[in-house]
Amino acid sequence: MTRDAAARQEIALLLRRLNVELDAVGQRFAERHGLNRTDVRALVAIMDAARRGEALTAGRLGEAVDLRSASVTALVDRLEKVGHVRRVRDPEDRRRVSLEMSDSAMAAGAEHFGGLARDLVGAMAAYTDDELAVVHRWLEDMTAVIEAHARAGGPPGA
Amino acid sequence: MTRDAAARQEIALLLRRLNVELDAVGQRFAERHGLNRTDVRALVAIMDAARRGEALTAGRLGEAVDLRSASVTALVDRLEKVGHVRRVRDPEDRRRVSLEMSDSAMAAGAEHFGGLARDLVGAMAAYTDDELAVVHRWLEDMTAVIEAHARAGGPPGA
DNA sequence: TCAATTATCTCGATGGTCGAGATATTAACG
DNA sequence: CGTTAATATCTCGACCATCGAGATAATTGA
Repeated sequence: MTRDAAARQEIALLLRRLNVELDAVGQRFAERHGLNRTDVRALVAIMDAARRGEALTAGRLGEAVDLRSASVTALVDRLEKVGHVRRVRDPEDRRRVSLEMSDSAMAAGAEHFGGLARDLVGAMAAYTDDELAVVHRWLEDMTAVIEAHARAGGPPGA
Repeated sequence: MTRDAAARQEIALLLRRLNVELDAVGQRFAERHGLNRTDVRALVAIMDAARRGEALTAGRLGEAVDLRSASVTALVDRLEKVGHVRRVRDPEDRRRVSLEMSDSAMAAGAEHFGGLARDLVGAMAAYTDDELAVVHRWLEDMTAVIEAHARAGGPPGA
């Protein structure tokens, strides 16, 4: 079945390399704005939620970035101090603290990550719809395999 | 030119999702072995070098994972304490400290990451060589775009 | 031999993360 | 209502990864 195993291995390596470069984009954004990686992950989570029309609470944010409540407090303190987010007490359940991104932070994120997305889409103009259908299927298949590893942890032997 | 822009945007989102899952694999490996993310990156760098037939020195490792010498010392201390690496004074230049992975660490890494690579290659058996050629080209193109962003940092406006 | 360079390590300080517990709010129930 | 349990967030103290500055050791060149 494996006509050319070497080519398939090379693709796996290409994928890893892409992953490294993608991480570097986040790293660069962090350096540019004086943030650490956790802060960037948090901002991305908040932006994603905002795009879905939801406002994250401190607790939900902690789940999204896998931090305990103490760390979330410190995290939001940092983001609030530099003006990237605002704490807003939820009027319906005043135990909750909703997080709202400032316009400037939203703009910076959209510029950086949105710009990348735009360029990626632009580069895909060189592909036919049929070719992109193949890529789409491949990404879904690979993600499923990776997801299984991330969840199950070790290989079947364990 | 863009026959279906929505499909292209969806692919960009799929790619980001894959990136997240791929990071989770490293995270899982770290938890399983009581390591932090830096330690895992270091072990991967040492493994990659070993695969190329080179033995990393402390300094080279620091460049690979972007840490100062003080941090590298602490890092290697941690890895050595749990028996994943050995410090070996280079007999030709005794200022240098070469890092050698223990067999157990090498085996654990090969099992975890090698297993993933194997499964990825296995999943690619469902693709024709022509289809994989498209994927290959696409990965190279996307990596180039991402690389440009990671290097140049911000978008053209900056 | 002596000075300059290179490679690594030591030390003290900074900062992110966490566990345990405190505080405030809401929900459940008699 | 009043009391208790559950939920959401915050405070406090401690741990550990990282770093900058400087120390130590080895090599190179004159």
